[in-house]
Order: sequence, then structure tokens, then C-alpha cells
Amino acid sequence: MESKPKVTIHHIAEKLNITASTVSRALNDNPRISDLTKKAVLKTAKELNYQPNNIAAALRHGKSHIIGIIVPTADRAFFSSVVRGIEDIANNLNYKVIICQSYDNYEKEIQTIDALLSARVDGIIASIGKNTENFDHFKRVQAEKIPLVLFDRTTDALEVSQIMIDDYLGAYKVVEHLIQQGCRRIAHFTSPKKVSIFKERLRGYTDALSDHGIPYDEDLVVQSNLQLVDGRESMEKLLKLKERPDGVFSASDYGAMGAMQVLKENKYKIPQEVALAGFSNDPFTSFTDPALTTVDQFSMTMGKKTAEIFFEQLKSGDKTAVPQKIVLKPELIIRESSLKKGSL
Amino acid sequence: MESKPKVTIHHIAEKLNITASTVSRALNDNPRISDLTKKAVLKTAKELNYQPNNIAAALRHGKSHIIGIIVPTADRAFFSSVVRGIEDIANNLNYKVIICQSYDNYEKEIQTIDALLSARVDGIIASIGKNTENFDHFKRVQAEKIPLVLFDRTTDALEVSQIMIDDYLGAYKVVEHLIQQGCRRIAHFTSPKKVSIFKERLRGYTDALSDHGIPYDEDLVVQSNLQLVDGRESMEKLLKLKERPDGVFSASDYGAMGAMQVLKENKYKIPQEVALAGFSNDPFTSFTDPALTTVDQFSMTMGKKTAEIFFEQLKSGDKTAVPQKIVLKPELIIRESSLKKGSL
DNA sequence: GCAAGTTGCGCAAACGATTGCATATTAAAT
DNA sequence: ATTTAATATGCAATCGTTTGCGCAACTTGC
Repeated sequence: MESKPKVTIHHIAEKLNITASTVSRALNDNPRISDLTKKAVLKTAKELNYQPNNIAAALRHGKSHIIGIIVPTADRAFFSSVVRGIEDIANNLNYKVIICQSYDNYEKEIQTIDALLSARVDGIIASIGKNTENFDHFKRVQAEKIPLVLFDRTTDALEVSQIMIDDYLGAYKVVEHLIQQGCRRIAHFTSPKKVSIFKERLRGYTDALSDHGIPYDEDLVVQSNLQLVDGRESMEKLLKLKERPDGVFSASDYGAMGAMQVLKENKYKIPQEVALAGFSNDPFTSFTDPALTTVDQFSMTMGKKTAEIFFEQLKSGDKTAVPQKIVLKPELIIRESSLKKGSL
Repeated sequence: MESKPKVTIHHIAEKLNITASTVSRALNDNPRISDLTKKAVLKTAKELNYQPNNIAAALRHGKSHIIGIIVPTADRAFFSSVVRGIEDIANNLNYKVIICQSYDNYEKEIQTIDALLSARVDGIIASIGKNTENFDHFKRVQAEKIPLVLFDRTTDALEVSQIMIDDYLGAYKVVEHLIQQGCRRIAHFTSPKKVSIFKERLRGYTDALSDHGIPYDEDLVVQSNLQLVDGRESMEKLLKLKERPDGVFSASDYGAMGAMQVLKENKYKIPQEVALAGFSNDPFTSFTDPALTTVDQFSMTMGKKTAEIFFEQLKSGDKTAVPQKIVLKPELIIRESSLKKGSL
């Protein structure tokens, strides 16, 4: 039932009649300390239940051994999975991870950066908020000379390493698949935001169309925030068209889900009358009826790769900071919502 | 393009020909400093782009202004929502939050506690992992005299404040509802784990049955890990019974989802032949077909309440540490999966 | 005009660990 | 036996803030 007086290296030192320096070195396995002393130190450290004060250490050598991760939201399977990938690597390297959510809010993103900076994290890994168009706060991170790595929602406005998936390719594959299934009027839900992922998906959509000789019809491209309600609204808008689409590719799974609801409410047959596809392979997509065709982003892999690049940069200590750009290949997940013809 | 030399209060002091103490006090708005000096300090702080070193401050007064949150996983809507609630309050009080995931892994939970402790967090808010049956690591937190508050997955083995929902009541309401819909053979998916929430839900189930004169049949209570696959297996087992159930109440939404899949695959009509209900109101439950009846846990409210209790305890500084037990009322969300009769 | 407050600020010691340099002890080399 | 190296540890400064105590200077009251 011992109370406050936290045990420090000095207590250990005192008990062993050596100095704190020796204890410190012993605990850090410094080769200049004899094995005998090391054993003794370790032993009494256990006995006294010594807990190193990381704060003091951090103050001394300016490293907190904590890295900050900023995601728009942690409750999206994709992000939490990436985070998990990063965590795995970080923990192995004995780094702690502090997860922050920007909630796609620009102001909050700035605050978060400041909080992390003043917590003196050793580096930051981030996915940019949807509404962010100014990147000065990220530049401040770079000005501090601590590593910054972006994943998924990245930007070329910054000179940083970025890990993303090939959104263009993913979208292209989806649309090509829909065409192969016989769709000729394929709509697309996209976002007006500056984030490159949506622009890339749109590009994949248009290229796939033109490569297969299908004319581009701007009426079929609907901009929104890509949430469930947006998907519903977009779909309702599309159904009012003179000639309704026979396929919908939403840049988000939630958008596709909204479309599915509206289609079902209006008794359209999916995929026979309208084929449907989303993007992200959110877990719920396999629970819907029909199950939703989508694009898997290998989130865990992305996390690991991101962490890898990050720690590489961390070790290299701001010199060899050649920004890398890693592009991972996504995978098309075909499910009933788009499968008009029999098998695969 | 100025590089390393971080600006400290000493630089400010030097520039103003005062001492660091004064600068420190000025920055902390100490009443013993004249307004004039304060203005001057603030001004040059801006000019020099001064960033306080929280680590040094933390070292000095033993408080990091960081609190640790431990959740089994951040990608479950319930947990991430609670986290968000906590975050809101914490941020307002100028506390940073570090989110850790135990992944329901006992070892990892211990490691996490140690990591947080050595990061010198000012307190810990946690939801216990499913497999945890020994609570010594939490006792270590208490031994450090820093506040510890548990939410949702709690235990009475510790003398801590806990915030939970009335799982008993939620379960009772579900089962009563199923009975009112005409179900007479209601199965229940539960977990063998020590966590009280599942025991409470089971108790609600049995009480509701007996209160309505329905005999308890142990064949209808299936233990599992409550994930999707478990739900599938459990349902398959139930369908092999001589007399199949006409209702299933799963202690988790994922378990209910697994049951739904199996039932649909076997062409059973939901809810006509088998009514279905889950627990947690996970977002996907409204996307399934039929949409899943479930129990909402007011996660955001729980988060806020938890944070409230936590900071109360933090302020009170380990004296008045009377452990509180807050029980929130859940709400039954009735959807098609259980609605045999017409309206509500 | 003097004791007693008040106000505004400086001094210096913390907080706990790390680390360059110095020192003492022992071993190896000549 | 004496110089040279290696080995093992101690000394003391340092990281950037905070804070108890002390000391001026300036009010105030009588």
C-alpha cells in the first residue's frame, strides 16, 4: 500500500551504492557497464517496481517515442484497419501511437496538428480531411523537421511521402466490369472536394467509358458528399432522368447503399435493371441484399507500408528525405449487386 | 527558413530583459504579473513563434494533460462513438486523448496499460476486453492514484466508477417485444465470457420469458463469440433442433446478422417464420434486408457521461473517490426483422 | 512620516533521465 | 616494471518549465 514517492533511478542507485548515471546506462544496456552491474540494477528495478519516467527521458533527448496519427474518423473500417497496420509496426519498434480524429473538419484538423506538435510527437501520419484545401498546418509540421507521411487522402501540394491506392485503376476496373455485365448507361457518384481520390475515381470512370466506346453523359455524373442520404438523393435525381441509368458506380459504399435503398423502394431489380457498385469494401457491403460489388483497398497493407515509409524517414533523420509516392493496387470485389450474367 | 534552435521562454525573457520565471507566469496568466508585462510577453511570444514545450511542463508538475482511452476496437461504431463523446469533453478541458485498442486481447491490454502508465497519462478510461478475467493491471493503475473509469464492459471486481447501460432492461424489452409479436420459442445467442454485459442480457432474456409464462429451454441458448461466423454456426445448430425457434435474440448485432444470412440461405421467412433481433444498433443493422431490430445504447451520451465522471474524479484528486455506478437506459429499435404484426 | 500591505518580479531549485568527459581500476603489451 | 589500452563507473551539466521564497518599490492608513 505504498503511496506517492515514485521510485526513480536515484533510488535504485542509492540502494546499490552506485550513481544514477550507471543505473541509467545499465537500464539502457550500455556496453560500458559490466554485466554484473546490469543484473543487479535490473533486479532491484524489479524489486522496487521501478517505472521509467518517459517524460523526463523525452525532455532530455527531445524524442517522445510517440507518433501521431490523424484520420478523418476512426469508425470507418478502412481507416481503423490502416491504423491497426500502423500500430502493429510502431509497437514492434517500441513506439506508442496516439490516434486523433479530424472528423473531416478543417478547424479541428488544425487544432489536432497543434495538439500533436505541442505533445512533441516524433512524427505524424495523416489522412487529410475532405474539406481541407489549405495545407499550411502540415507545412508547420515539416518546418519542425519531424517526419510527415500521408496516406489515402493525400495531396500533391505538399512535398511528402504518400501512400495511396490506385483509385484510377480501381474505378476503371469497376466500370469495365459493369460494361462487361451489359451496362450502357452508367452513372457515377462523385465528390466536389479537392481530395485527389475522388478525382482519380472520376478519371477512371470516364476513361473506362471512352475506352469501351461509351459516350460520356454529364447528366449521369452526380456530385455530393457521398454519404447515405446523398446516395439516396442522387439516385432519386437519376431516376427522374428521361432515360434512367442501368448501372451506378458510387465513389463510396455509403453512397451506393443509399442508391440501393431507393432502387428497392421503387421496386427496381438489382442488378437486372440497375447494377450497383461502391468503393472501399466496407464490411457492411457484404451484409446488404444484394451484396454490394465494391473495391477493396488492402487497408492493413496500406497501414504497414505507411508505417514502413514513415519509420524509414524517421531513422534517416531529415536528410535523405526524398518523398516517396507508393501506389498500391486495389482489387475488384464482385458481388450480386452487379452480377447480371451467371458466374464470374 | 530558420532551423533547429527551438525558441523557449528564455529567449522571450532575454528579448524583454526579464527572467524566464516572469515569462512563464505571464504565459500562465498569473495574477502576480502586471498586465503590461503580460501583453509584452504574449506579443514577443507570437513574434518568435514560441511553442510551449509540454514535455518540460509535464515533467515539472507531474501532469501530462493526456488521458488514455482503451477500447477493444475502435472500428465498432459503438466504441468510436463513445470515444467521440469523451473526446468532445476532454478537448474542451484542454486535455488530449490517446486512443488505444486492446483488440480483446488480454496480453495486449496489459501492454497497453503499461504503455499508458509510462507515457504518464493523467488518467485512464477503459472498456474491458472480452477475454480479460484478471484485473491486476487495472489495479496497478489505481495504485498509481490516477483516475480510472470503466464504461460498458465493466466489472465489479474493481472499485471504480463505471458507466454502463442497463443491459438487463434492453434484453428484457427485446424479448418482451418478440413475445408480443407472437414468438413462443425464442433462442438467445450469448457469450461465455466473464464480462457482465452478456450475463445481464441473458438475465433479461430469462426473466422476460418467465414473466410471460414461457418455459426456459436450455437448447435455445447458444454460447459463442458472437461474431458473424458464430451467429451462422449458432443458427445452423438451432435449425437442426427438433422444434426450430420462431425468434432469435442475439446479444450482438453481428451474431444476428449471421443468423439472418443462414435463415435467408435456407429460405426461411424473416420475421414470419423466425423473428430476429440484435443488440447495439450498429449502423449496418439498418442496411440489412430486412432491417434488423436491435437496442440502441446511446453511445455518445455514454461517452459524455463517462468523461464527466472521469474529470470529476480527476479534479477531486483521489480523495472523494467514491466510485459511482451510472446505468443508462437503452432504447429498443424495432425494425422489420421482428415486426410480424402490422404497425408498432 | 512610518509601519504594514500590496504589487511585480528575480533567484534558484526542482522534475527524472541522459550523456560528454574525467577518473579509477585492471589487463595487456613491450 | 612501466607504458598503453581497455573497462567500469562517477561527476555535473542539461533538457524547458514551474514555483516557493525573497526582495524591492510603491501604496495606503493614521
